[in-house]
Amino acid sequence: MNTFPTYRQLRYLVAVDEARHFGRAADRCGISQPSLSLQIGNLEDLLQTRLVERGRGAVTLTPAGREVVERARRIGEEMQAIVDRAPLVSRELQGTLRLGTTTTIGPYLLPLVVERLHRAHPGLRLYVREAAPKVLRQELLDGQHDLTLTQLPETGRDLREHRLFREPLMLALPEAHELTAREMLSVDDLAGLRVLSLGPAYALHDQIAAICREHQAELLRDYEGTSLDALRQMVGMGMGVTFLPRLYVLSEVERRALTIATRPFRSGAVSRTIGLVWRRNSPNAEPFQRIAEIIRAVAREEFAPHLQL
Amino acid sequence: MNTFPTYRQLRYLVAVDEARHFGRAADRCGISQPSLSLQIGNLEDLLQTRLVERGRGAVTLTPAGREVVERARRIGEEMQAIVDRAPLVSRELQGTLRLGTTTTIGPYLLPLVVERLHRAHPGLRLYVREAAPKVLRQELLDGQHDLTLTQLPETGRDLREHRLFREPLMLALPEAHELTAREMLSVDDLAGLRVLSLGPAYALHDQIAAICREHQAELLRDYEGTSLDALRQMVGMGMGVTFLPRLYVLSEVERRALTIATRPFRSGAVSRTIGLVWRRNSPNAEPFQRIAEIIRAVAREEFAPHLQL
DNA sequence: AAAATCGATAGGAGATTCCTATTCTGTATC
DNA sequence: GATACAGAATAGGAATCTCCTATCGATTTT
Repeated sequence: MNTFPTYRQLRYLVAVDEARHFGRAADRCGISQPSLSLQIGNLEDLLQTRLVERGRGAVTLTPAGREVVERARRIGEEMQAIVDRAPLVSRELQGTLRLGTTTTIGPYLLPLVVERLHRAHPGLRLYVREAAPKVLRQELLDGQHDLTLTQLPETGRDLREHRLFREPLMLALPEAHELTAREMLSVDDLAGLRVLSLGPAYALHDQIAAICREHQAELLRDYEGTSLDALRQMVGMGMGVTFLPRLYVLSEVERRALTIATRPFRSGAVSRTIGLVWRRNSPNAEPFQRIAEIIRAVAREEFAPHLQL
Repeated sequence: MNTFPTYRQLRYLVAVDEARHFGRAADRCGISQPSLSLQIGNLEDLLQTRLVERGRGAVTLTPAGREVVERARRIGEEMQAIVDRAPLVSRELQGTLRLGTTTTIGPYLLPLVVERLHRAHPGLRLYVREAAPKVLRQELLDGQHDLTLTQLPETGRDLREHRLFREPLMLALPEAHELTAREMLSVDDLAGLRVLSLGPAYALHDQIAAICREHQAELLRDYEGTSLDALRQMVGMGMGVTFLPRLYVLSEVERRALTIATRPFRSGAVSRTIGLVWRRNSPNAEPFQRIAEIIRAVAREEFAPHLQL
């Protein structure tokens, strides 16, 4: 007991409506008249309703037939769209792409990327969602994102990562702090500092913790921020120092005159790697590569002095 | 070379999207897992595009797959609507019914009918088009109307007519005319009158012409109106007399105080028959009968004194 | 290492779909 | 009024699809 009409039957009915003649409708469908008659008959049986009024001269649709044809036309349009668009969506950068991003990089890098993507690929809709890297990773595995922009490395056999660039971390400290006298720091200066960090869902947290262990700084666990802005404010209030990514500093600290100081490390000794990540099985590697290219271009053309490409 | 997906394939894809698992999706579709795999594969081949990302754990749709599923869902809704509604439309009074009507009866009878139909059958949409009866007849044969409300008889083997009622014709004459002195006329009074008429596409025209021939009245051919209102105005200007249907007089003459007089004929000697007409092959005779019933009810309950039922 | 999960593949049975040939019904034509 | 004609319905058989069971291959879990 098949409950639904066949798309083919609907196409035949539309043809009958347009040709108002079984034979010509059959021609148009590329089948014989008996085959078409049969299918129209089957459709009528299935719907328990006469759809076509057979008479000499003019073949006419019944009111029910007209309503079915109307819907069949809409179905036909969707079918056509499926056939036309599906290949484009997979090969060109078209359709909707769901991009997950860490809150520590997305807001400071993506605006320029999105703008450029839109210009180069008007048919592409980006659907950006922010989350902490470890959340992001799970969501990516669950299929909630097509790819993520995050801090590397991202573990997992099922994932493939593509390096984009290295981003230096700067030390953020209160303006009154003694180290502000130095234009450039070395890791040896970190000894004994009290360091604030993001929550443990952030890759940046793990990195900061490792740096603290290695250089005898003290990682404060009593307050773990949920955003770089929160960290910056805590530093401004003198609760400690922290590490802030270069692009964040560029976008949120230097452009405004805020009450904290930021200092770089010599020779980029302290930095993190940013990359794109997607599932190994994803059949869209090629379009993703193209997005990686565009992000690299933005990094190069807009942020060259600040990043290590 | 079949260019289009099968509706069935789309249903399977939607099931995969919902179940995120081939086996469970197959269950939901009531088929085996291999069959489903095969159909999804066929669909992907047809569209030249990977729609599903197979991986251990989570099965995920690709961006192209998501777009296809989105459209497939819309197609599914239309399919469901077809299956649900088609039987209703043919059996109950639902959907759109195209009713053609003479301009000499529709405007004066249909408002009450439409109102009552709407109340009794909220799912019914009437699509009323006016035309002269001879035009109407051809349009009905061509399938432009489902049924027509017009003056009988309507010739043609392909048509079936259903009598509704007889409607008296009244003589319309200038107020200054000598016959206004009489409350009721006989056909013998017609001799020598100068009679205006509608154009020859109107059944009323033929009838008036016949009456004139029979009773020695003079049919004026130099000005043939295209509406009863035009006729009425010409009578008002003293160009002649004419015959106006009872319902028109009721609606447009008596209710307003206009500058013409109207007089009935004794014992309904002069009247026309009004009926519904549809194609003999129309499979909707039953609903049409029900509409005839409703029109008769309106005639009885609203116009009983004025019509011959 | 063995068992289990999950999707892909193979081969054959059963339905559908379509074709040609023919029938049926109602018009036009002589 | 018999005959041809048009147009759709029906019949029967061939080709194609769809689905099933059985099995494989890859990966994960125990």
